[in-house]
Amino acid sequence: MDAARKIEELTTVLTALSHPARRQILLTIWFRGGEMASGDIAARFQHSWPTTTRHLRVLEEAELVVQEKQGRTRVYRVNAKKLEAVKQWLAWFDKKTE
Amino acid sequence: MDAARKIEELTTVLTALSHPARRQILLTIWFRGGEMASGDIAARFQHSWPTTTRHLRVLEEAELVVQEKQGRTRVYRVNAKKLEAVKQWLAWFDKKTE
DNA sequence: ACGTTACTTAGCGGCTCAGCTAATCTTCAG
DNA sequence: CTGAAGATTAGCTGAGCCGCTAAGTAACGT
Repeated sequence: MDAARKIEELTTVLTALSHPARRQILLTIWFRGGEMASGDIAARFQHSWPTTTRHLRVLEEAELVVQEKQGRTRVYRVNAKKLEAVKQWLAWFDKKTE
Repeated sequence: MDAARKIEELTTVLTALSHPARRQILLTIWFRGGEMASGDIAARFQHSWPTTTRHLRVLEEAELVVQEKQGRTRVYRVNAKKLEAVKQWLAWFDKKTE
């Protein structure tokens, strides 16, 4: 992957993680077995359902979650692999200055 | 530290890291020995100097850098410890679902 | 077919972000 | 003291974010 694209990808992921509600959504799905329906997620948050839907959209665009339609519910799954990009960036600061 | 404060702190750090210029600033300082003057930093970026100053302010508010006045230059240093908060959050996704 | 459930899309208002130029402040040199 | 260098602050503009309510779409139950 070319460098510019990698930077953009990391920006998208970090922007998605920068909102507390979105981080909470990820953790909530993760600790409830890795997948949850849209409504179950929305029910656990104080925000209105449409607001949560938009947060889910942001997470999806960052590929931090994937979505699958099942009848009239939509199931979201965490894509934890996408967090690797962040870990790798942070690792620069383990490599010593010297 | 109470939970709400911790969340807020992480939000501030992640927001600071979400801009490519700010990540680049951190890496630039880090790999040039851990400290750099404001002007040296600004000279390496395409943005105007005031824009870079503001990015530095954001990093400083997130405590990702610290600043020290030395004569008429201002020296910025990376505070890598602050990145621990992010690593710790990411670690939730190592703890298995089951 | 019809209503209900599950969810998303549309669209608005308020706020913050990120870029710029111009002006200001502070320190050093002579 | 005066001027220049180093850096920040002030203030503007355009763009995007985040909350909401209202309206729309899709699938299920009967």
